[in-house]
Amino acid sequence: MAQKPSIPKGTRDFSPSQMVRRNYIFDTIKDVFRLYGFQPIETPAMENLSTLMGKYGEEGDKLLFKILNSGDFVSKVSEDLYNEKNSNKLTTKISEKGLRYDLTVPFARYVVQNRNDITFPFKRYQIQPVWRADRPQKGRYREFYQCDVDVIGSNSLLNEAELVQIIDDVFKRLQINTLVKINNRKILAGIAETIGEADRIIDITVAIDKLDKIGLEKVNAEMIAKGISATAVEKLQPILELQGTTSEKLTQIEKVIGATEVGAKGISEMKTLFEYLDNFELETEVELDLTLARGLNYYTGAIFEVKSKDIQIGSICGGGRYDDLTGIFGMPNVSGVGVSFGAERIYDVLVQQDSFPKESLEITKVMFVNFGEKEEVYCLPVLAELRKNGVNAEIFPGSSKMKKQMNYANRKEIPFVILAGDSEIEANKFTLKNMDSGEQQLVTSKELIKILS
RNA sequence: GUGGAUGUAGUUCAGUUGGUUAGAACGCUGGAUUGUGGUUCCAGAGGUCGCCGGUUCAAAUCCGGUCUUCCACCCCA
Repeated sequence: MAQKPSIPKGTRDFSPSQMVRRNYIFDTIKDVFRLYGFQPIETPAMENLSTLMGKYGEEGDKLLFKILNSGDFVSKVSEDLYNEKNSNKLTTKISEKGLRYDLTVPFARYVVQNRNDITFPFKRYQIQPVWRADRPQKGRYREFYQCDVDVIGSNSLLNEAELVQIIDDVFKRLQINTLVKINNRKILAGIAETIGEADRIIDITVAIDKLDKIGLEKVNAEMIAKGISATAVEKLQPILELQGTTSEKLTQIEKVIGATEVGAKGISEMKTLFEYLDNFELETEVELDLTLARGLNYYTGAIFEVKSKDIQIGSICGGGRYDDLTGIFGMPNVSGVGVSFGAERIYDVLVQQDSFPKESLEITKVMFVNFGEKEEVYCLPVLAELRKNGVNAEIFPGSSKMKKQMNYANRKEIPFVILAGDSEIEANKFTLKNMDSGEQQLVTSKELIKILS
């Protein structure tokens, strides 16, 4: 081998067996989305950098993959700028496109651009890859798929409730036991206001989001380090240590932050949402988690995060309400809410649980062993008939050695093999072999089709 | 972006204080077995030791750089 080929850091090839499993996840998710009246859209892999830049914070801008302009772009850069060697400044001159970083911002752009053709509320789903120039780790890639569902142009909390239903439905079908954590950005804002640090809400939420991971003491230390006053941190303690049922938590927190306008609004929103949820028959556990903060700064209302109860892997789905996402593109006061399913992590959970279905529509169900030209002629009509009946079937191309053909079927995990040689042709029948048990039976073509379809 | 580890047949890994022709297992190909795979036995193919440079009579082994993968931080799905 001369040069070993390779793929870029953080990207992956998917083999047939992996694709069968990935498609199972995507198909399941899509089925549920459709069931709730959502419709698909797709947007380009690349967007104008002006669409992408500044939407994900400083960190996000660094993690954008930028695409070089076509043509002789360097000659258009002035001598001065070139010698300055400032990457940021130079980037704006030599690159004006980038790969999408998530599906939400392109969706917002799409909505603004197509506002006259869209009937609101607009319920869409979108399953496409996104790219981040992050340093890869286990379960973190530079190219990965997101499965977004959003409804935009409706303030109703029924949307939030339906999203929880969708989450419940998807994971019920995938046989994953889940815990849905819900919080509300307005409650967090109310807390920040109450403790006298209203403008520090980002720092506070980023810190308390880590409560699970690093513990109360370190969270407090981080807030102090970020410059939150000691008295404010002190006031925060009873909230962080809040225990009890959802309604108990809401009642208690209301006593603390009910006086603030935004806090009261958040409490009432959560009460309404949980009332809806009480009337649904949900399999998943749902709880109010006041420490749930999620990093994204554009959430303004409900925040969701879903975790597997059996497999420790971080969140497998998350999202929330954003009141003014399209505002940055010149279309203010349009509220949306949505969640995103993390296909890669769901895949890992299903692998660890070993709960992918054994049978798949994408696997060959039966293979004809090829004995030669005369036998081919005998088999081909039945092969066509099987396919007409929706049975995935193939005939081995060419009359290779039996061992090679059987081995092919075995490696491809084809559950049935049909043998038809001289003796079968004479009896006008087929030998059907079950590759799992090794059992064989002599059947007519009609019986064959009946057994396999 | 910061810090740490890693890289040897297709895959998982051995390879001593630098020293002849770099090994194993699994996988692959062929045979034992002209209509029976997943078990067994035999034989065979397959490596610029990640890449570039340096030290040395001599480098898979030591040094520097670079890339990959992994781990932690940051952030996130």
